[in-house]
Amino acid sequence: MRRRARIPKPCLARLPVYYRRVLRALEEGKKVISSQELGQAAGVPAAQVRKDLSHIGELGRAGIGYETQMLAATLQEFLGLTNDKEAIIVGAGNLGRALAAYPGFERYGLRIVALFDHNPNKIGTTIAGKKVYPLEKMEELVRQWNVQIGILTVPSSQAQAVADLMVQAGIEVIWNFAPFCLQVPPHVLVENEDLAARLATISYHIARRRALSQLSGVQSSD
Amino acid sequence: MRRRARIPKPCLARLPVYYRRVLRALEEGKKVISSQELGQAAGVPAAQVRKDLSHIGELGRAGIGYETQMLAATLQEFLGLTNDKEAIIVGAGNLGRALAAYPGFERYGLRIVALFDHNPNKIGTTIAGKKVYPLEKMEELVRQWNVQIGILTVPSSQAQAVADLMVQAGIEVIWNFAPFCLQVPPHVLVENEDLAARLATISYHIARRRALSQLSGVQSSD
DNA sequence: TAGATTGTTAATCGATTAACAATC
DNA sequence: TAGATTGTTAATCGATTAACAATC
Repeated sequence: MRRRARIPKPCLARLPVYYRRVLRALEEGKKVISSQELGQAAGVPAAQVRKDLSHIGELGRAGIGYETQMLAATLQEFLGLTNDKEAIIVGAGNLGRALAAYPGFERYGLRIVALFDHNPNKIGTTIAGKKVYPLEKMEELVRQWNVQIGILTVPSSQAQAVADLMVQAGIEVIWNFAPFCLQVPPHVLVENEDLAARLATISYHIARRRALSQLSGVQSSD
Repeated sequence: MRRRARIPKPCLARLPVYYRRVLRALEEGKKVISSQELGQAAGVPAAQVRKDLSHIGELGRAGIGYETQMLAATLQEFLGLTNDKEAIIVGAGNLGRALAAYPGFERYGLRIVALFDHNPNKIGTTIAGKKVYPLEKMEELVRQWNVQIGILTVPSSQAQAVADLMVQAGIEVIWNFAPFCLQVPPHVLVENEDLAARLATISYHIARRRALSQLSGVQSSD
């Protein structure tokens, strides 16, 4: 029985950034990279990088740094980027279409196999080489193709209904772009990408700045 | 001199979710809403909600809950959603176009006034009613329209160069969709929306599940 | 050797949760 | 009054940072 040293969430979010940095170092022909350099790429101190990587194992060598080839391979393996992962996109609106055409996903092992929508005008069309199917076909095709990931890009009003369909079809992870908190059974993982909420926090920062510059009477700056 | 009781980052990220929930309650004609209900919408316990809202002020009434009308107005004001905020999108690719057409932004006070690209085929076209300009025009137009927000949707390789342009033009906040850690002066705020990194963490969870189900020999589940 | 850099330990910092008196 | 629900305090939990012996 393997000990699961469950990894801190913020750390997990930084690993892909280190991964990209070490890929770049590899391309540049560098044999080693330091926690310092990795930290710069992620905007965190070197100590944070060493702490993060120590969750995976003893990957570096004191006095030298991290061997790029090995670190890249280890992170790739650890993050499961080598495995193929099938995904569907439900909601063939602007966002769904943009994600279907996003070139960066394939490099991470994500294969978007189909889109789904209930708009008859969209059904049967092709987006970035992927066909758009009616929602009714979802369960059948998800099971047939062994799809694990559901990318949800429908309006909030339909989000929960679509999530229910996904769960019923056996999808394991829902990447939710709808501004809505989905209710799902505990074995299903939801990752929220709430752009509207993100915008609201940006709005907050701008408002604070305005208030500050009003107060101090200056034009700009901190 | 007003005391700045700087608000915890995770709390700030939850406020928009409460805001949306209270809007819904308003639409349903409810006069009050409890921390319990707000918490459900955000997937956090009621105590967390009360703690979060207490950062803004004493907004509720013991034994009753939060008055919807007042809470909605307070959150809207606090998050600065009432102010108009001008934004540009740089990078008229799939993602940029999708964001330009995203209907949810206007409700939060965001006005996307233009797109920029260096592809001559795109320049002069119109996306969701907004014109696409050449990058060379950016500084001039940003200053003319008093744009504060730059939405960056170019490939990583051009991200830093575009960010430099934005900073030079006087943009205050960069909403960065490129998988790249931008270097900017301290008075400029960068909000990263790193979809590729997000995907990598999803990939990790799927890989763990596979390992688990392999170990235990079962087909699915936790 | 001297200089660089790791992994880990301990100290600090910050956020979440539980509990409860105060209030309606 | 009894039941509901707040705001706040204290306890817990988790993540970041600093420091340093160990290593190359």
